[in-house]
Amino acid sequence: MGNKEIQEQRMKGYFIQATKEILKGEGLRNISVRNIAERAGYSYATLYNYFKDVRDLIFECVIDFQEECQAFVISETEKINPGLDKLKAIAKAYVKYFIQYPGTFELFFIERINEVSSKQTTLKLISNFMDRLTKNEWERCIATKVLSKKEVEIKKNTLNFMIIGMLLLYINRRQPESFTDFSGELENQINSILTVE
Amino acid sequence: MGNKEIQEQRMKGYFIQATKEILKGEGLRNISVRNIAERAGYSYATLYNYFKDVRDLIFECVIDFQEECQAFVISETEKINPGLDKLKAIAKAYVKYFIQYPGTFELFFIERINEVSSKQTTLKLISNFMDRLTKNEWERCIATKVLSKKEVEIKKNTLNFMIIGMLLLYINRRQPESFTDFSGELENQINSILTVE
DNA sequence: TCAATATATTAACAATGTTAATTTAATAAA
DNA sequence: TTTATTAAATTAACATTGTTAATATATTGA
Repeated sequence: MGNKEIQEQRMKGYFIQATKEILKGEGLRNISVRNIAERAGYSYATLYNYFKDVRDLIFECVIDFQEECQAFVISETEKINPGLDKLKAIAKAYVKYFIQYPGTFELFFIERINEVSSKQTTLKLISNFMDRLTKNEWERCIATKVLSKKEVEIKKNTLNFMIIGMLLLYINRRQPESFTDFSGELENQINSILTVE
Repeated sequence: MGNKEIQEQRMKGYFIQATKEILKGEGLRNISVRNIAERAGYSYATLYNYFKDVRDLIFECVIDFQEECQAFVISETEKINPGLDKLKAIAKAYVKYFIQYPGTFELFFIERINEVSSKQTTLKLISNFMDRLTKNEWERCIATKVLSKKEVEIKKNTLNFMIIGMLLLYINRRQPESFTDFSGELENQINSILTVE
């Protein structure tokens, strides 16, 4: 990587860092080109030398947040025994991350994406995220005959959809009203999906 | 209702009608105050004589769309035998409506809501919608001992969350890429949640 | 018919994303 | 080292958004 590339990456990094800070703090609705640039210490127009548009910049944060979320999930679940219990723990940690930083949930699932197909990889990254986090544990469930391959295929998606639906309603529609209710329901749902008689 | 109220309701109706048309056609991102007003045949500022702001107007459409969706669901499922089968049919028709009019899904679940608590009733309306559509069938399942009260309590929510999650991913994240895949997965999910051995 | 009121429209503002024009900094050639 | 050329950053400007203020136009009641 030549000097030019290093410098360019560094500049992009400043803007990405600023964007991430705003997303984690004030959330998506408080973000603006001028806002980001000010925090990065540059003029708003400079941003356009490094990103096609502001959405491009915003979606570049996805990778970083996924890494952060993954690290969080791992650290929260490393002591749990493999298998169904670990699967449950991963699901809960995953939700916990988004509850702590609702801006990242908005970015991952709510923010409208450009029609351009250049974002295709980012889209894939988002939809496969939960799969990547849980892959090992599902495979273990199959290996230990706790679940069949077919069951896993279904339950994996049920869990994923259920979590995203719950988070959408809670973060975007304040339903249920209290976090206690939310947590209780989440527990119920996870247990219902991941409990085998 | 005096003349004043009739006229006021009529005026509101024009704007609501225009908003609904745009939502169903171009969707939420193509909506604007000037856009709505032009279609309603008034100046954009006139709108503010009848609605506090544009979000207020937009959320007034929720009731209408719910009625429309409910009518659609009923007409699509009236011939189905009561019980689990009907429950499945209702779920599918519900999804079908939102797939046909993605703008209404955006309105119901994605569009950011004002922080004002005046929208509280609308929020409740949205979160309880699926419950209202399926209430009778769930009760019948309990009455016919197909499901226990406890099972219903859980499955009702699983179904609701799963559907919203799936729709969010499909409408907002193009996942899965084809409608065929989406339909197949929906079928799988509904059957998995609503099938009792 | 004319004053008072209600209603609608145009003008204007602030905030947004984006691009054009301009200035400033870095680099290479003499 | 000085100067011409290129790259990078900034300011100015534009179009679009929601909203409010100022103005014009109907409507109503005496």
